[in-house]
Amino acid sequence: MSSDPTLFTSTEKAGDQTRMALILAGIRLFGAKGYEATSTREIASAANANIASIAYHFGGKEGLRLACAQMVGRRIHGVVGPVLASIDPGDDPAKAQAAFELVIMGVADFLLGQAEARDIASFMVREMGVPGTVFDTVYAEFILPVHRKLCLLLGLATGQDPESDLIRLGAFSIAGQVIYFRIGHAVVARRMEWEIAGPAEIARIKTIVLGNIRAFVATNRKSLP
Amino acid sequence: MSSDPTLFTSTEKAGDQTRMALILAGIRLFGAKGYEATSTREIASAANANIASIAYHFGGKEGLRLACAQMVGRRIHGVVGPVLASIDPGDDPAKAQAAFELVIMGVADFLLGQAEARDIASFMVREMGVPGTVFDTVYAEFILPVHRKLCLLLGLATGQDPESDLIRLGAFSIAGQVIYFRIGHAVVARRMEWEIAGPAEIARIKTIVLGNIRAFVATNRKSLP
DNA sequence: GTCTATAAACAGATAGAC
DNA sequence: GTCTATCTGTTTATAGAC
Repeated sequence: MSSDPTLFTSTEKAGDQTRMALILAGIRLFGAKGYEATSTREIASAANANIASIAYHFGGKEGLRLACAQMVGRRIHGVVGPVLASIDPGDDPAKAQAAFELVIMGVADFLLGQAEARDIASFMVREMGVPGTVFDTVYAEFILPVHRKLCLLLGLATGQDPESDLIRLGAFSIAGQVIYFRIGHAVVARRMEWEIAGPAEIARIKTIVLGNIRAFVATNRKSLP
Repeated sequence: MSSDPTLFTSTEKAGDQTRMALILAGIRLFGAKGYEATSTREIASAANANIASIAYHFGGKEGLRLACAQMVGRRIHGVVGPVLASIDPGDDPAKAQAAFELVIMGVADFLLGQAEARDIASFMVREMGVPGTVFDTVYAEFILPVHRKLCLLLGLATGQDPESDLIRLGAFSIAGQVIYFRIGHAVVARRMEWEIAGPAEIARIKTIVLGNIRAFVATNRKSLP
């Protein structure tokens, strides 16, 4: 479907407007309440559209779900793709580590940030627990390329084989921290006695994760000079 | 299953049997598919009980949800409570660190293990994203006491203030890794090319987390002798 | 306590006018 | 493309026999 030079700007027919509104409302509501807990009536209402328009544009509720996933995949790919591509650490361990830290901090900003990305993050994380078409889409378009790059950088930084268990699981353990702080935010906030999750709180979390990255690299470096 | 002196043995009337079966089926299905995605018919069928019995015993679907949460809270408290109470590191940093590692490895075994605990873990993690009565129950009976103890041990091991940001968030970052490996298991398994999640895979994950714990302690130790 | 039968509300999907 | 009205199935909850 689509064309899509950047996203949907060039081919803005009349219907694409409500189509887009439905997808955005879908991402928001599916992310906030879950797929099953969200009714098509809610979505249509939130998008200021008619109930029947979901069937017209996407064939049904499940079609909307898939369209949301593809939208999320495209959006993320557009944001994170260029960043990953621009990284070229050569074979300098220090540069590789700096790049690794940069990517993780970027993911943290994306996942923990306040903006519209919050809906996308919620939707994505939720779908990761339900194997299916959406899972495959997000895995292929976001998880796999990002994780591969992370392994490459972490392998360079430590001098370890990028595809070893240590590096692959190590990268997951670091990225997992960020994801946990996203999912378990309510728990963390209650324990930390945070009223809201503002930039100051996000910064504190990032400091901890950054420390853990450096501790990992320092501890797992292969050749100690 | 069942028996369990500290749970429901003393007042084992006739109806308590189906009541228990409904709760167990509820935990399993709510955990696997989510609350909204699970119908009362499914639960009753899985528990070999009648649909009307849910309303009779719990007042309705929401009542069953709460009963499941209380059951989970009681169960976890019964398992983890004695362990936490038995720990007395005195003021020996090395002993405190060993105890911390022991607790986290225990949590990992619990969350990642194959057994019935898997249902409990799924149910618990799922409810953590939905603030409400269930959230409060699990937080008060499991998260808070365990996290407090973890902070105490980690504070002792590093020589830092147990209620400092560093220690509280650090404890979350370590426990969060384990929780992530539970939630994101499908992603990790696909990337690692694991067919199933057997004891060998759990052991590999535990090795990584253990390394991260030691790296954290080594890096954040206050008084370097 | 357990069951059948049914009520009342709600879900997603669709037909057809415009 | 968008709308209203409606169909069909399923949901939770309940009434009442046993």
